[in-house]
Amino acid sequence: MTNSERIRKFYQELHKKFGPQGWWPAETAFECILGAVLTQSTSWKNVEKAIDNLRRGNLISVEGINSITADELALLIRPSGYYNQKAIKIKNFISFLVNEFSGSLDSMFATEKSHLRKKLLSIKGIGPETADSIMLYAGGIPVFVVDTYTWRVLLRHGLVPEVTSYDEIQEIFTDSLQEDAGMFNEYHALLVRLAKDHCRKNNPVCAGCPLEYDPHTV
DNA sequence: CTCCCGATTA
DNA sequence: TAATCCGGAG
Repeated sequence: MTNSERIRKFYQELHKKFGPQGWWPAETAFECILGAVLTQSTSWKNVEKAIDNLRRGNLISVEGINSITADELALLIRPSGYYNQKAIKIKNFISFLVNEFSGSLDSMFATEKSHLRKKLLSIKGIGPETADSIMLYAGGIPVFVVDTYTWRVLLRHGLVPEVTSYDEIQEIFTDSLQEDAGMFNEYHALLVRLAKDHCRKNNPVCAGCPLEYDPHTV
């Protein structure tokens, strides 16, 4: 079986085992973007607390974020950790959105894919994973999102060396799969699910792993 | 104590 | 490449 075939088989097995994950858990595209920043190196549970605070204040909008200072924002998103930095990051994104697209997400997402990615990456605080998450989960643009979990799973299956760049890992998926936003959405979410349930950092639970070696199918 | 859907700076 | 940001859950 080629590596591309394995990438495709992984998806089948994950979907068979876990079913649809239904990401992203956000009410609006704007909230999704805030969540993408807030969840950087942070558990989603803590991000929810931060988002709840923003919801309570009716602050999940360009006008909402603009109505408070970075320090006030930091206080509200405190449960998500790295709150001072993340407050700046969110402010940076808002400035970008207002300056480049008059505050319109529709205009932003209408931008050509690779061009939009470069523009998002130019924002201080938006790296490759956050940029791709924003495009896929807030904009529905077919971009495969890579994260630490993705790398760990591929590493443990011997599909990549320990030192592999974000873009290289992303290529492995885009070169093996059809360009389908709905499937990219599910695949990434399923990898996160897999990493939480089985492919954990320190104490992996290989028993029952949907991607475990199966002598009947190899 | 470690880890969590990272990114930047030195 | 390493240090830094950082609260919350297990």
